[in-house]
Amino acid sequence: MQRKTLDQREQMSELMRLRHSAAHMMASAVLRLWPEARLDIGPPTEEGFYYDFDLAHRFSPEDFPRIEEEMRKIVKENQVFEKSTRSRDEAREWFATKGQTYKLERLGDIPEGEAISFFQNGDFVDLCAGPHVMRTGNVKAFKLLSVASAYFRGNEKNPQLQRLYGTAFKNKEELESWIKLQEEGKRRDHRRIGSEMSLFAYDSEFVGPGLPLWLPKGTVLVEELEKLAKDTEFQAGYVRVRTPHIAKEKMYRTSGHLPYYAESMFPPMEMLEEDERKRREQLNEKRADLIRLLESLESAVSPNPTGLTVEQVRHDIAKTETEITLIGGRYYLKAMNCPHHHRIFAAEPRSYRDLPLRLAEYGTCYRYEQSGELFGLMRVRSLQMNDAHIYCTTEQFGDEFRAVNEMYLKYFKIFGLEKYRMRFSTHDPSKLGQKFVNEPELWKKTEDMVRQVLIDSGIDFVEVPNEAAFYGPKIDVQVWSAIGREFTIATNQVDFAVPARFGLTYRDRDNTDKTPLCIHRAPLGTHERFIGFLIEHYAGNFPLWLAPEQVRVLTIGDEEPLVGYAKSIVQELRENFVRVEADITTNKINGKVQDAERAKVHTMLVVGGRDLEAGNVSVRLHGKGNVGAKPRAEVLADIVQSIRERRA
RNA sequence: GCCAGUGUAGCUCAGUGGCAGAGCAACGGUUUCGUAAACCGUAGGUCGUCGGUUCAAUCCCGACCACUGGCUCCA
Repeated sequence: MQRKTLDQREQMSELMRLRHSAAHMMASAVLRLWPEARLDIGPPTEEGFYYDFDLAHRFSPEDFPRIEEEMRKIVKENQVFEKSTRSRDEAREWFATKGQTYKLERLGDIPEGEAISFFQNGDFVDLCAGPHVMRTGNVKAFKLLSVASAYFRGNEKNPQLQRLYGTAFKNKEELESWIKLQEEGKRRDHRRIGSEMSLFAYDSEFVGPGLPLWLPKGTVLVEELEKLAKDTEFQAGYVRVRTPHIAKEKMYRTSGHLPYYAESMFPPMEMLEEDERKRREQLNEKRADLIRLLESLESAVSPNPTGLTVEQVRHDIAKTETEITLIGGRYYLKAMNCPHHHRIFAAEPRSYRDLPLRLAEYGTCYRYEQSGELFGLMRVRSLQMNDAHIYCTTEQFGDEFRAVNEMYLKYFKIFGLEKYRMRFSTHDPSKLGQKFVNEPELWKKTEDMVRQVLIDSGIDFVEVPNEAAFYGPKIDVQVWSAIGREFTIATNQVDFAVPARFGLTYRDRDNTDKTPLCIHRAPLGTHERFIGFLIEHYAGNFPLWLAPEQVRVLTIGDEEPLVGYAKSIVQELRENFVRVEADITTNKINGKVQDAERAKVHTMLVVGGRDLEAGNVSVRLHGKGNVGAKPRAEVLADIVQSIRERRA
């Protein structure tokens, strides 16, 4: 996180001041109970606040009441938050005597010339730019939430600190309603609804963690989304392709993903003969020797007995790597679809007349995410991407990118998605040639075009420098899960580097070969994450076109001719591809209604003697109750029409 | 991967160093019913796995696995 300027701090909202003050009070409470604790920092957050501690005692939720009790005492003492400034030396000495080593390090972050301010409440003194509320007595409603760990400065090489999370509000009522909202969020949690509605399941023992099994009802969601994507992409001039789930090592060396991303890929499958295996080992050793040599040459500490130049060694490394890949026999599960699509582009000679070429596939990818990162459907190890790659000329790029952006908005409208943030990631010119490919003009040109598209569309977006992919700028769409976690739900990336790595060209009007630009886009992200998100967005109450069980016919009683009437309704709807079931059991209608409501069936058609006689059905909508009896034909036609239009 | 927490029936959860419990769901029967629970019964478990302490462990201890809250990561 970037340091806030003092000006920005001054503008901190009332709530943020309150929470920041609560963080200080929590730290002072902890120090009263564990005087040996060393402190890091304690900022306010969107949901509350936290403070990081280094302490031999391991915090557990059992400690919360004691800490809260101490905090309540501090509230009662109604201490004043007093600001003071010290010189750098005074500050350094203060923390040195207190043994507050993390604070000493943080002190180093403050730029020369900026004031070094402290805040004191009671005995507690903290390096802090503020601002705070006036007195501890102003903090009336707070609650400790959880204990977690966090690396110092967010770097996993640094020691892990214990982070205490809490929240604070202006008053008790607001705290209570926030707690209620959290509980409501938990009820919407896609993991919970997913198992209640039998949408997906995990079998960690036999299948593996992060590898979801789609149950029949969840598969309905998957296939409805796929149908939507296929319809939409067809109309937008995409063509569909299909590619295998694996590819040779050479593929990912060429794309540049190996060896840098090898860790997030499943380990390779070795299909080597014995002599090939030996040859590979020799080459690997040779490569390791060369890399060591290169390192020593680059650092220039040791003498260079070989007489080789850095360039020569680099060349030998590349040559060895090529030899390794030539042995073949090593396959990777694909972690992305683009390389396969690039090979499809390369499969035939291309002319400028073929462009834009839009290759679409719901491709299944596998990524070995670290175990602690797995999270329901939102973060998994097997994922199906709503992927497509658009190969185009620079002249075509603006229109293509605009069309992709419009497709996003079309989808968001269908799903009634209103709360999202578009994040436009751009490059940092000072890092051209390192973090970003050295194409300053292409960077400028594409970023300008992307920015213009965003402005024209009137979408709110935030521009984040230095966050682009190495091959081009990108737009990510951020959404929030029911429990407040932020996720990228969709992504739209410009690529003007990787096509060249694969030597992709098209023959242009002037009879020269040119490298196309490539747009990677996934407006529906992956099935896993998108459906996880939709489950929470709708709280499981899907619109008719998406609902796993769209209609259930409930009979009042189980006798003929009522059952025959119900069955004929089922048959008619099935002929129109409506997902419909009938409940013709002996249960009472109350029980049947409850079963159907709990299963979140979208439309219930209650039929009894009265309906049979009049040729009616009584319609009940999930969550909306009874909407009355209507002629059968009218109701069934409306159901079919609503599904066809994918009505919200 | 790291720190912490959790793991009892399909689900939600009780419980105890000495025979394993409830509600819902499931299954069998009775009931013939108008919009969120009719009634009776049956079955369901190596208490995550493995090891240790103990006369005796679901309970205490350890390791592992999985999940959860974070951190790191997210091409």
